[in-house]
Parts: sequence; C-alpha cells; structure tokens
Amino acid sequence: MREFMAITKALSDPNRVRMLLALRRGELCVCQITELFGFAPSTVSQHLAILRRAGLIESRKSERWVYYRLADKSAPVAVREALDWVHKSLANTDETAADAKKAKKILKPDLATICRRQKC
Amino acid sequence: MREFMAITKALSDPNRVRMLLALRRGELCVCQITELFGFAPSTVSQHLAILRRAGLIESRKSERWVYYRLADKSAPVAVREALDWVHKSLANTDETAADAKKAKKILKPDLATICRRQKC
DNA sequence: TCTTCATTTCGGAAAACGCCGAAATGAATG
DNA sequence: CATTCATTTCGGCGTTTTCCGAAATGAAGA
Repeated sequence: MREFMAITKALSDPNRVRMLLALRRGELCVCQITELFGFAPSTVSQHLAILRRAGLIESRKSERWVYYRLADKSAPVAVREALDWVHKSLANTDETAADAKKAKKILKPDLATICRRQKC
Repeated sequence: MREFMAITKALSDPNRVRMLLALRRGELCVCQITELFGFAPSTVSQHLAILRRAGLIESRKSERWVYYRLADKSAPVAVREALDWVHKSLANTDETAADAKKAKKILKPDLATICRRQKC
C-alpha cells in the first residue's frame, strides 16, 4: 500500500506527469527539464525526487549532469503498469504533443551549449 | 489530461483507494462505508463525490439510501485500466484483507438494521 | 402537511503541497 | 587547493486538501 500510494501521489500532479511523458523520448538532465517546463531548478529537482522515490524514474550521474530516465523492465509490476497506463492514456493528447514539440526546440540548442562548455 | 488528472487525484488519497477496494464486493451505501471507515458521513460523501467525478464509481438511489458501485465495462478505457491497476496492485495486501474482514462484520448487522427499519 | 432521516453542501481549522530564492553539496576543472 | 557549476536541500509563503460539525436538501412515512 505504501508503494502504491507513493506512485499515485507522484502521478497526482500534472507537471510530474508531463515530466514522465517527456522522458519517453529518452533520458534528460535536470537543466533540460528545467528549460522545458520553465520552473526553477529546485522545483524540478523536487518533482524528480518524488518520481524517483515512487520508482517511476531512475537517475544516472555523468560528468556535471544528472540524467533521469523512465524505470525499465526490471521495475516492480505496479510501476510498469502505471507507466503503461500513463502512456496509453496520454500519449496522443494535444498537451503531450505540445511538450514534445517544445522539447525538440529546447534539446538541440542545449546540446550545443553542452558541447561549447566541454569545448568539443 | 483533465480526465486523467481527475483519476490520479482521486487515487492519491489512501482512504479513497480503500473505498474502491471495498466496493469490489458489490455496491455499498454511504452509511455502510461510514461505518466501515469510521469517518463522519460528510467526509465519506465528499470522498465518494471525488471518486464519482473521476468516473471511477457510479451511484444509484434506492428508497432512503444512495448506493455506490465501481464503474462498469461501459466506462472509459482510462477508468477501466485504473481500476484494474488498483485491483491488481492491492487486492492481496494485508490492509485490503483487514478492510474486507471488517466489512463482513459491519455489513451483516447493518442489513439487519435496515430490515428492522423496513419492518420486514 | 409535517416529520424523519440518509445524504449533501457549507464554513472553517489543521495539515500537506507546490513554488521560489538562498544556501549547501559535491564532483570536475584550473 | 580554490573555483566553478549542476543539482539538492532548506525555509518560507500562498494554495489546496482533508477532516469535522452544522445547516440544507429532498425523498419517504405518519
């Protein structure tokens, strides 16, 4: 019950759900999600922590950045079914499409910025 | 998105989830649920209203009482999948078993009370 | 018609939540 | 070492949620 409620509480905020949908395209670092949603980094970090504690996403640290991705096949059944349910229910909505469109814009220049910082 | 968030918000409270699980055994009236959970009638009514607005349960008025039941096959896909997910994730937990046990106790005397009122 | 009674609605109090900016963390760089 | 910088944690503010008791509703019974 505790695990299940952690999932439903994580899904009860629309911005967290949008973040899950954005992560379908692949892993994103905190700064990319911050740019995508227009929130303060601390806000995004907190949302991601709630999703991670619920088991819905996982994180990986690489160089300067922390990348978040959707939980994989090895996640508990309740988590996998929750992610499937979110995806099936919302993948084809206008709001998801709008976020995906914006993600394309954001992600290209951001990669360039990362490259510049790394002097590659 | 609005409909989906109505469902996730409805599921984000553990007492509402418990009510959904209790309704698996069949329809219950407000006073039975009140007895089962130990809340004020106004509190139970409000929880049920939230579940109903999310489409997860339906209501039926009969004589003095309003009976609530789980949404049926004709409900939207997102609702059916949510109910399946709740059921699959929590049907076999201790908490659900405890509620079911208490429901057996509550429901028998309560039926008797109803009978007495109806003088049958 | 007047009462009764299950349920709902309303108003308010306490707790939880979502957001931010400031400070802390901690790993990589110079 | 000291600095930089992405991220996290902390403190606080305004909003939302959850609970209750009191009042309103509305259908059934006297």
